[in-house]
Amino acid sequence: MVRVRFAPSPTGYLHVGGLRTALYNYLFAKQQGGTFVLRIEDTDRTRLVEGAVENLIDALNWAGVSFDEGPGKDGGYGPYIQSERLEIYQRHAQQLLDQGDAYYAFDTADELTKMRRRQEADKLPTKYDRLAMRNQFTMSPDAVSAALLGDYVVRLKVPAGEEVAFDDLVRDRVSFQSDVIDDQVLLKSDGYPTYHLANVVDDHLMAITHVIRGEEWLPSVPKHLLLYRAFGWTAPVMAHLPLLLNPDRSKLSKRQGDVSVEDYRAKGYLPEALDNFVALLGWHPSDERELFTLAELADAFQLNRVSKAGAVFDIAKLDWLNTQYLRLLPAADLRAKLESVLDAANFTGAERHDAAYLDLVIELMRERVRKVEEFYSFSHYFFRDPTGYDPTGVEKRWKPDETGNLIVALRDRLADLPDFEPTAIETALRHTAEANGVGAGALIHPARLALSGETQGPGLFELIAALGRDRVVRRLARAVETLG
RNA sequence: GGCCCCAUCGACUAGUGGUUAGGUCACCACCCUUUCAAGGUGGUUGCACGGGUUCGAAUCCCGUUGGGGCUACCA
Repeated sequence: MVRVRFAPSPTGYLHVGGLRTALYNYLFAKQQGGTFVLRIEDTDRTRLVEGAVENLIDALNWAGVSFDEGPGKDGGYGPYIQSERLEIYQRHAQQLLDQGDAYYAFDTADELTKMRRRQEADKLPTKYDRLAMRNQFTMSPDAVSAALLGDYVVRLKVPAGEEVAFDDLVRDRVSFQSDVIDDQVLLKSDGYPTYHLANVVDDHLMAITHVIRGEEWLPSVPKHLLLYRAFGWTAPVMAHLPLLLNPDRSKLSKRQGDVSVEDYRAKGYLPEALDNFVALLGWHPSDERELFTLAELADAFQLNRVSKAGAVFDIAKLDWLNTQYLRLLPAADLRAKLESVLDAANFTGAERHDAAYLDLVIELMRERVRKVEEFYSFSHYFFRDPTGYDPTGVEKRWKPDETGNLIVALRDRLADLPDFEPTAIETALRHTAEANGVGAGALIHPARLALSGETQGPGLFELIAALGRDRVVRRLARAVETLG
């Protein structure tokens, strides 16, 4: 029975790299008929963020990466929030102490810094040197004088001269020499466990079979393996995923762009697109498909096809995927999204849109936008009269002394047009052009400019029909006033 | 400084000893066309380097170089 987990620390948002890790865990669980557990690793009291867990779960739900067990969904392995499991970690730390696999240490931050600086200068690995005499105590410091010793931590006693090796599902065999492994702090002076202790204890107690996580954890695997051994437990199978990278190939960071799922959600990316994109960052099927639903991903996903090298997060491909999914979205769904975009844009125009009008906008703009918010930012003129005219367009298309008259003629013609629909409008426009001895282009381009302020957009005749007679007549007149 | 990981087009990748090195995004050109998109067609661009092993290496081994991660009483 496969059991996997996603174990984020509640920093306040879900990182896209975290989303990919969660997704791979989810896919693997779905495919194996296993269980996907969400566990919150909040053992750093200095970094607590209000509402972070709720945000995390909200983002996961939005992405469709739902967990089977976790906070609020007890599967018999809870609690799933580490700060609620303190007693468990302390008990296990005590066990290691009793066995002689861990010891108390009393160094100050300053002493530790000096030690590391010295080691670095001597070209040695930086690790705890066990030199302080007071670290030889293995009895409880309560039994000694607390006043004498001050704060203490519990450290793992790493054995000397051993090779610690394991087989990683994506990296094959990886090995370390125990002599360079630090005597990791297990229990902090505030009584909270570090990641390493809590992670190992919980993965075991929660019966996790496969640990699928980011490559940044690879160097701490030997410490964890030593812990499993000390407890007499079997370690889960490991799979370390390649990192997500900035365009300069450093670890994907906030500084160089959006990293949170919420950012992409707010920008109008669809969850299907983000999932599909992120799934393809570090994994690829053996065939040449690019578009996948979550179910198709679960079907095709293979951990041993995950690549080893880091992957650059390339927004251009995300945009492309988003347009693909935007096209598949039913008009009603799109309309709901457009409405919330309009609300977000503080749309307060008098010409409040009805559903039929929004559907028309969607139909005309669908092939021209990459994100939902562009339904508004690229097509504001469906909702407001233009506030200006593209200067380059004016220079190129609006001829002084000539265009104004043509537009007036077109306005008059459209004002009286009985059938205000694209075909009739096109006929009317072409007749107007002919009657004035000019080509249709001499009318089409300036008309677009007058109606939208832009040089690009949907077909002019469809645009005119969609805007409706009142708006069209008004805008044409205003353009002539403004541009002459 | 130490340890670990990695290395195919600009990006994501396919490729597991014999391929004209394939696909997708991006880019360029052309077609379509009232504009912009979309769509169609075509195209430029890649096995980091040096040694081996082999009849034969993108593929296996070693080294170099380069990149990244970790090196906290953060996760």
